[in-house]
Amino acid sequence: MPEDHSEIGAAFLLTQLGTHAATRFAERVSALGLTPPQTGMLRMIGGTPGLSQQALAQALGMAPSKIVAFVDELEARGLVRRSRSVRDRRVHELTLTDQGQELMGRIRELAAEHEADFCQPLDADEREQLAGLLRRIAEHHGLAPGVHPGYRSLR
Amino acid sequence: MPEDHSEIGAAFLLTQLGTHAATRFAERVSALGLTPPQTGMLRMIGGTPGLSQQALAQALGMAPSKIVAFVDELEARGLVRRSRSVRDRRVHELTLTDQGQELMGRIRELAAEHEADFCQPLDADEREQLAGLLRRIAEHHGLAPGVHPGYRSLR
DNA sequence: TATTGTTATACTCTATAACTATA
DNA sequence: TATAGTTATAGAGTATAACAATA
Repeated sequence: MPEDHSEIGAAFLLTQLGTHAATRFAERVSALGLTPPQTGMLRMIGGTPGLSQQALAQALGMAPSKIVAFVDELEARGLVRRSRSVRDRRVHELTLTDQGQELMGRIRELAAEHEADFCQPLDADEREQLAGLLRRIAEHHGLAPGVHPGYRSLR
Repeated sequence: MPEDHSEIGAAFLLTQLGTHAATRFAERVSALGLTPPQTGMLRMIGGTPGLSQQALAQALGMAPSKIVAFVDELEARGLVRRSRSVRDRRVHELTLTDQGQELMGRIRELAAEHEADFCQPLDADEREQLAGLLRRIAEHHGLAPGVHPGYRSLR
C-alpha cells in the first residue's frame, strides 16, 4: 500500500473523495430525516415543477416502480404533491408543497455548509480553481449539471 | 435545475464525478471478470502479503463474514492463497498467487488507461494541479492512501 | 396497441449472530 | 475466556414483470 497520496492519480482520488463527500453529505441530510436520493428528488421536483414520475425516473436513472415508493413517502410527509394532469390523466404531476419548499431551503443551507467544510483546506482562489477543473471534466464526460449518476445500481 | 455547471460547488461536482469515475472503472475491470471491491482486495493483499482476513476486513471496512465469500471466490479462481499462520493457527495469511500478481499487473494497466481517459480534457500541468488539490483535501479529511471508503454500506 | 403509474413476486444482498478451532 | 474464520438465517432491498387506467 502507498505510504502517502503522492503516487495516486487524480481519477482514483476523485473516486475516494467523491465517496467520502457523499457519505458526509448523507450524514448532514439525515438530520432532516432525508436520504441523499430523497434530497435529489426534492431538488429535481423543485427545479422542474409539474414533471411526471416517468420523467423523474428517467432523469435520476431509477426504475419507475421504485419512484412510487419514494414519492409515497415524500407525499405522506407533506413535502410533495401528486396531481393528475388535465392534459393526460395518466400522469401525476409532481410539485413541492410549501413545506417541501421550506425544507428545500434548509437543504440548500446544509449543502453550503457541506461545501465550506469539505473544501476547508483550500482558500477561495484554490476552490474556484478546483471547481473549474472539475467542471471541465464533468462537461467533457457529458454529465448532466446538478444530477449525479449514483442513484442507479452500482456495485 | 441549473443550466450549466457554473453555479455548482466543488463538493457536489466531486460526488458526481467520483461516482462517474467509479462506474467507468467498474466497467473496465469487469473485462477481467472483477468487481471494484475484488480489485481493492487484490491490491490490498498484494501490498501487504500475509495479512489476515480480520486485518483485511478492518482495512476495507467490511464485515469479516463478508470477507469469507470474497476470498473463497478469489481463491477458487487461483488468484489468492490462504495459508495457516505458523504462529497462530487460527489466522489465514493471504497472499497473491503468481496468477494473482499477473492479474494485478493488468489491473494497474487498466487503472492507468482509466486515469488517462478520465483526465483527458486536462493537460499535464492541470492534472498535477488537480491531483495536488485533491491530495490536500484527502489528507485533511484523514483518508487512508489508496483505500476508499466505498465498500461499506452506503445509501 | 402503447404508455403511466401501481402492485406483486421472486431474487439478491446484507447484517447478525451462532458455531468451530485455536489461543 | 477471547479471537479468527466460517456458516446459517432472517430481514431488507431490488428488479422484473404483470396489472388497471387512460391515451
